[in-house]
Amino acid sequence: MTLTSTWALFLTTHAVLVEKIEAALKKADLPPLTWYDVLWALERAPEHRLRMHELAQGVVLSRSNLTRLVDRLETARLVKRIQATDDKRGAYSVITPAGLAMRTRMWPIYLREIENLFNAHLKPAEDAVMREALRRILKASRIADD
Amino acid sequence: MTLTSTWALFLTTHAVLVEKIEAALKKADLPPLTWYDVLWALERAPEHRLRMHELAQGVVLSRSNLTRLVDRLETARLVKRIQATDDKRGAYSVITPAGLAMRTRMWPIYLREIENLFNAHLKPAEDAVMREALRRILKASRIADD
DNA sequence: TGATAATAATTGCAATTGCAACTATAATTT
DNA sequence: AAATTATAGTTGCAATTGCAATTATTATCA
Repeated sequence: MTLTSTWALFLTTHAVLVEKIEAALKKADLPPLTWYDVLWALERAPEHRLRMHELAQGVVLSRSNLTRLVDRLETARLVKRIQATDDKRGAYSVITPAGLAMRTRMWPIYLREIENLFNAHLKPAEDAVMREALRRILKASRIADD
Repeated sequence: MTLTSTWALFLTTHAVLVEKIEAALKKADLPPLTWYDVLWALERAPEHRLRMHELAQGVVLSRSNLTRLVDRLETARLVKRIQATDDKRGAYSVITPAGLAMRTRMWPIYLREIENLFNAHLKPAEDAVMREALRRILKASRIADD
């Protein structure tokens, strides 16, 4: 099966690499990529906390999915929920010390895969082109909201 | 949230675009992307048929997932299974006329999204760079099988 | 040949996801 | 201010996925 279009290549590459990264994490007895994403988003956030809807935005996940993902992280004590004081409907998700530790533990494994599977095969110029193009695509997608 | 690394952009772009494409298909009362992939793989294949494991390879899906995906396509009469004569363990999946018709019906919707969300934002030179880079990454991933 | 290992595909079951409905609160309108 | 609409987050339930085990058949090799 020879893929011709850039889009088809994009899709297939994503599927293959993500599959391999998930396998590497699992092999190291670590949680899946989605957990990493959430932990990292929270770690970067001011005060290590984010409202649920902000988090959902950041990690590109539906609200209901995020609710349950955070449930799982919470039972693993990597995150905790805090009732928002200003808006009584809202909740913050805050990363715990254990969460920070887990993120740190996952990173080298994840990084190694990114390096080996992705970065290693991109020349600096290509990397730059791709980054700029993807940024443009992403930006456009936010505007042209069908 | 400003994404810096190319990999992070790659992941996010994928998530956002796929979500939009799925939404567009659903809005047009059409089946999801995975169905398209299977139908298209079969349409391209010699005699419009592929063994289950070949198909799984082609669409980057686990075997068991494919079994059930083909189940669904089969109940929708878009595909049918045929016992392999040479290898009694095996089964072929063959696209039906209705399957061909469905693929044809899905394509314009899918194409429109690809064009608007992806292609429209890539200059020809960028497209070429990206295609070549992705091909290289994909090829490497097949070799370096961890 | 007969035993052993490998491959093809499916199945059972648990975990995750998607979608629509629901609860609670906040914002807007008249 | 009351009524209406919108937003935040969760929940129920069905559909899909992931993983390990299973069945059937084919390939290997001692």
